[in-house]
Amino acid sequence: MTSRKRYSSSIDVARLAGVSQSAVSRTYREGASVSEETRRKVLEAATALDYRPSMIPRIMLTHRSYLVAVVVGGLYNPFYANVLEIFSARLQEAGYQVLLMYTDSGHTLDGIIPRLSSYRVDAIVSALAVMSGAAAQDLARLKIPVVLFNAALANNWVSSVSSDNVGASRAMAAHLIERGATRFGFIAGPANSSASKDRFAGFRDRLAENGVQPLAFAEADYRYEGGRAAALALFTDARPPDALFCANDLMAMGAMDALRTDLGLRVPEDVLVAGFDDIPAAAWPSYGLTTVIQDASRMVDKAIELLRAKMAHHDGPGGIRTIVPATLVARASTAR
Amino acid sequence: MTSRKRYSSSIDVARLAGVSQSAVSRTYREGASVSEETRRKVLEAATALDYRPSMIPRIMLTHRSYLVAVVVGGLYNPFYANVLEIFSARLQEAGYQVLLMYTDSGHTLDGIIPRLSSYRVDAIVSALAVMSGAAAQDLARLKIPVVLFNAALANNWVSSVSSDNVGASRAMAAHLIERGATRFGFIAGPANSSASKDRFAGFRDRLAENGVQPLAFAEADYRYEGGRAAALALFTDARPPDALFCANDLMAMGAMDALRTDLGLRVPEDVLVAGFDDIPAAAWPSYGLTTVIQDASRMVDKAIELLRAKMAHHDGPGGIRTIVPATLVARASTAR
DNA sequence: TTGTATGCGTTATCAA
DNA sequence: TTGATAACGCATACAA
Repeated sequence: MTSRKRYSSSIDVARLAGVSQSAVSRTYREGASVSEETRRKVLEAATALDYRPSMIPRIMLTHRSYLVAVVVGGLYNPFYANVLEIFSARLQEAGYQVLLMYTDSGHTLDGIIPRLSSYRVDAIVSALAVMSGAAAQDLARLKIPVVLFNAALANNWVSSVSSDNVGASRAMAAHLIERGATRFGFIAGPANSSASKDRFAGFRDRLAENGVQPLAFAEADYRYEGGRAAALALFTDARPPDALFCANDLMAMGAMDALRTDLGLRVPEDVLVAGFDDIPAAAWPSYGLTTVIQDASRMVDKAIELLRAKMAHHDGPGGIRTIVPATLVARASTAR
Repeated sequence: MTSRKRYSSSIDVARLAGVSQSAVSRTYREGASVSEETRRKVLEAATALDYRPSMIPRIMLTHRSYLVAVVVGGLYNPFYANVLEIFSARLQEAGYQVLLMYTDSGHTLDGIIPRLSSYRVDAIVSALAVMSGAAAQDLARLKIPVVLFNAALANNWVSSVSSDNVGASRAMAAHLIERGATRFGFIAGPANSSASKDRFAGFRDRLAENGVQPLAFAEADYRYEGGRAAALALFTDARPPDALFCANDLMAMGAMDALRTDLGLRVPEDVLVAGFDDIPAAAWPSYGLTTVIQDASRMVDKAIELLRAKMAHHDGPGGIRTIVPATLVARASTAR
């Protein structure tokens, strides 16, 4: 016996106010012509009936839902939790609502895509740390504006916003060299994270420019535990690294704890450690982690800018790749 | 020149497939009667046209949107980020979509409520750490099923799911007493956080049962920095606490850092410290924080259960208050 | 099993 | 300024 309560409609309000349904509609439309008298009667009736105009029929008529799908995965990473917060706040300010799509496997978005399209979202944001090229293609096929956050670019419908992963990682290499390191290690994120790839590339290339060739490499999953295990693996060697750069802060903190707690090494005396993101915990005294500040606020603003432009003109430029500067912040973990 | 691309409709598909529009509709409806032949023609045409059935008209007809609004605030707290992830995953599994509503001031939900109702959400989850009674009333007025997460109960439309905040805090008091503490401090969350109130009440009452009367009290904002500052304030006293219980882990970790880094005290030798939530960082060796495990997974399941029941029968029981057991986990921060 | 017709709650167009 | 009226894209009762 599912007794369904109905929201009251503009017709109900019109009846009670003694005006036409169109009058009610106009009362809620910006800059429509309604007399003060009519507006008053309508609002009064609306209050009495608890009336709220519905977006649903409007979506049918205007073909705009003001819904933006935000696809997320790794909220365990405070950086992404923060990014989601900022996205939500900014999109709401701009008059959009966020349809949150959670997925733990960025590889295939198969389950996600039908949902997205059935709600007729106006645009899609992917704030996924890892996403396969195939998944990006699937999104592109919807012919809806898509922005990828810290991920590689696919095509005309898909733009992307990234930190300057390459540049910041080059700077990190220089920083560690300058601090006297000679044997370098890198802990990467998952293989299909383009951010991780870029961070590795920048780091490796800058080292190579200084004649540093071999470089200890391990791959993990962007999580604390993964970084900790990877560090243990890297430091079994007879001549382990004296500087360790990790593709994100969480792994760097795991690595620091592996070095200090599990291996009895000192940071920075025995090993320099650095991360990427600048999550709040990186600045806590227990870690004092040297890292790269990603300007989440600016990245989000850029992303929304791209979306809005493309939503306004579907034939406008697409496939734009925006790179936002990132800043190295040196802390105790790489102090001499 | 906003050239709007339109999704193709069931009518387009019907035309191409040479069948009626209802045939298309039936092809996508469970257990409708369509011949294999028709279904094949429809699906073929649908693929050609990239057709995806729209939820929007269906919402109008059925008065169900399969949209659940999730109101969040403090995603900086990993516990809540995790809760949001679990909610999203579970709701999606159950066939619902999440409309994410962000607010940084749980006090008034004024901006949120019109949006919620204009999208005709079927239910609302508030995963806000702090929310005023007035805000809860506002939600109740919508006559939609509402579940409050770790917050106080309002009325017939509003149910709540909480950890056993009182019980776990009593246990924490007992634990600290047993560890030999004699002077106790408490760092609370914001005044209108009912979880914080309950945690304080349980702690204070259990101490009182042991004859402990005065108790150093400070209020902060649930954040790391707030906890750190509050701890500094509490420890200016000539006879400062030798045990400190904080209303959440983030503040406890801030407090630990204040004690160790700013004041040169040792944890646990000089001061025992405990928190609440069991966020991942609490288990990291740098903190080893004694805390209370909130069973987020079970809490979310309970919440969804309540929502679904109320969505199915709007005249069913409402205003249900569910308490989920919470477990104390002792770590180094309160070891003798 | 299939097609026709109707309605859901708005916005937009047009005439009054 | 106001009120009829026609869409929008789907689900459903009904007739065939």
